[in-house]
Amino acid sequence: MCDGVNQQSRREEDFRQEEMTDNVSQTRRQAMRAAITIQDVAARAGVSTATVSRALAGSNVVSAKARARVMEAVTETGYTPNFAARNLRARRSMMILVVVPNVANPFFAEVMRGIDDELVTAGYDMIIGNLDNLVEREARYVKLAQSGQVDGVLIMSGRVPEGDGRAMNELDLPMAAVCAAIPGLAAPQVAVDDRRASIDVAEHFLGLGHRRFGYISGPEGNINETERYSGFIEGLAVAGIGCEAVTYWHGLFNLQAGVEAGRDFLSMADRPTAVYAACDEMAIGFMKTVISAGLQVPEDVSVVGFDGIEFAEFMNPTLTTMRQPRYELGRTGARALLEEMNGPSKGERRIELAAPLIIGKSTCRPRFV
Amino acid sequence: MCDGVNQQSRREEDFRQEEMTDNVSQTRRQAMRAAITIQDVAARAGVSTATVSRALAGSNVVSAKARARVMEAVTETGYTPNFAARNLRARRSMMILVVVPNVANPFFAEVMRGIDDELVTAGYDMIIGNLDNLVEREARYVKLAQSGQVDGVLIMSGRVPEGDGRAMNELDLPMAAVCAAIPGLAAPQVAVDDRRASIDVAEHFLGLGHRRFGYISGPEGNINETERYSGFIEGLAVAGIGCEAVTYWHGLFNLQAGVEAGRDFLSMADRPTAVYAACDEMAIGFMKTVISAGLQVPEDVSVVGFDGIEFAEFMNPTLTTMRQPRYELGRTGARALLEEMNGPSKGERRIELAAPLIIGKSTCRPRFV
DNA sequence: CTGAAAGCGCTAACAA
DNA sequence: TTGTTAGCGCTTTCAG
Repeated sequence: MCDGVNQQSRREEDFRQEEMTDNVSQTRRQAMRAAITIQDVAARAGVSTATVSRALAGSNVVSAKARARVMEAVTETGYTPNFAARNLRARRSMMILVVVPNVANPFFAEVMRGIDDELVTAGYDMIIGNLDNLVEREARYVKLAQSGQVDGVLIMSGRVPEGDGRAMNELDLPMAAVCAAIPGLAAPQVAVDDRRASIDVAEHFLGLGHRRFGYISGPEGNINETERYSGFIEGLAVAGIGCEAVTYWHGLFNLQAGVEAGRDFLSMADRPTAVYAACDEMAIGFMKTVISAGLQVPEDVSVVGFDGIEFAEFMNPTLTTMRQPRYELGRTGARALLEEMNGPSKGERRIELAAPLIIGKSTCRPRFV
Repeated sequence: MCDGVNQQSRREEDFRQEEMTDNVSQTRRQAMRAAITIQDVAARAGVSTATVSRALAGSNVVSAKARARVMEAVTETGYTPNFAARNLRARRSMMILVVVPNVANPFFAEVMRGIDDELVTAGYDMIIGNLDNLVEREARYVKLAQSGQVDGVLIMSGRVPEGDGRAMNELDLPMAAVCAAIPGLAAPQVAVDDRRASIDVAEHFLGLGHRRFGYISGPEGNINETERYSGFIEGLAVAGIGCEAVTYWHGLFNLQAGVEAGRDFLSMADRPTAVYAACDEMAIGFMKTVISAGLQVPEDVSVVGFDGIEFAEFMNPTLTTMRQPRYELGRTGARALLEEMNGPSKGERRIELAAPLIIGKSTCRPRFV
């Protein structure tokens, strides 16, 4: 810049003043400290800003002596680089946008912990894009992704966020999908095989001798829901059981949905003997409702959930559930994204993590086989 | 900048080329699109970059005609402002750092939803600073806060984050504490009165006729823990009961701590008849353990938790607990921070939200009074 | 190994 | 109402 030198000497004067007058007010000093730039450090160390930048970036083309003086000046001034400036110049932000359907959902919370652990190790931080289960909220994050504010995106919502006529995958920004594979997306996808898992649930029920079933669904259109339902039906079909033997309750992956399904179940004359809920919350809501009404789980009705949240094994009875490796999902997803950022392997790449069926006390043989 | 004009005309040529050759590869076009700047828009609209900037900022000193042309050019080019550049120049980032003890904790997850709702309304996004319950992780976020990357900080960890010899409150950055008041911090503090709440718990127990107690603690030094414990002791003291009547189990706000306390409880000869856990998870872990061992809650032992997490009322028996207004805590905390950012009211300012005692089925009179 | 200088893309002060 | 221009604080060629 044109007056780089003038500015530099002005800064030097500032410092001298600060040293001389020790009776500056606390607030004023803080303001000054907040304004410390690489120029100040350079002036103090008696080197150029380029050298400071190099020393701080750990470049090995800088002499030990210069480096030492820079570090000393940094300590003395309490300098912290301005990331906004660095980001602009270096065209990276060290920020990852994590799009999550609902931050308040404990399932995603643990996945986020895995993501965070991996990202922090690599020096990245996490911006949360909370959709709050609202599609309208997607647009905001498409814009954010487009704005040069993030270096990559992790999507947990099972669909490509869209808004203002743009879809996030048109942005030429590294991305990865976690927890829910997005069909056709040319990016790494880290998830459990929902379909396979649901077939396992069906087999478990069939093995116990069940013939009449209930299914509590997730939100319509949700990719996890779709896969879980069709997998369940597919698994039953093996035993020649069609979907007419499955009572379907519509749900939204929350406790309340389980409660409502439970109420409807109680009102039925010819009740299913086994109920599969597409997530643990719904299974728990269901169990609570039927137990409160005087029924026994599993004797009167077997219940299976999905996710394997921590509370599942603290229920009474403990819940049989498909355990998703939540922390690992997050960790692996973040790692896949980081790899994608280093060397874009462009193309769909599925990484499937195993989800074991955890047998709890909520399932048994039906009373009358 | 020195060659602003030259650059502008170069850009214009780029556009003409794009219009003429429609057989550009998809990737190339994306790259071009990603590089669209305010200059391109200005050129297209036939105005200066300043006008574009004003039009986009919603300034009212711009003519309707100019505004229309800018908007048209924005649409045509698919322009999205580069936030990194805007942040640098405007000295704001529209980002708030949210320091959370543990992202995976469902309690904080719901608080975060409240925070997010409030922030999004005001146009801010949320960077998560996850401490993972590790003090060492604080330094990272002190640095981030110092780097000009965030406009404010929301602290949920109950202590001022420190690192590299700096404390976050020395940064002259607007902040607010949520969920846990930080004694002496000159900033808004939004929390429940833990002490008062614990006195209520003690009164509830005493009212039922209990005389021997158990307490499952949070992490040592944690401000919520300290207040809850001393409040409980204070409440008991009113009835002339000293802390020798309280068995103390050390815990860490997790399910496992409750399990361990439960095991120890089972091994006791002269068991307490009422147990207060400093959070619901520990209460649930405790209940599960003693019930599995054949005891009855509340007949053999009354249990009270803290937080009022959603699962509390899905336990069997439903848990008696102090319900914290989690969403409201987040929302109010975020609002307080935004106010602080507008007009620094500097100084400690406590906002206390009520925590009602929710009476569940986990407490009753002791068997032998 | 070091420094000078050119910007990253944007906003805001100042002119016109 | 609009345009010109000077940077925000940093990194990175390009010379030396």
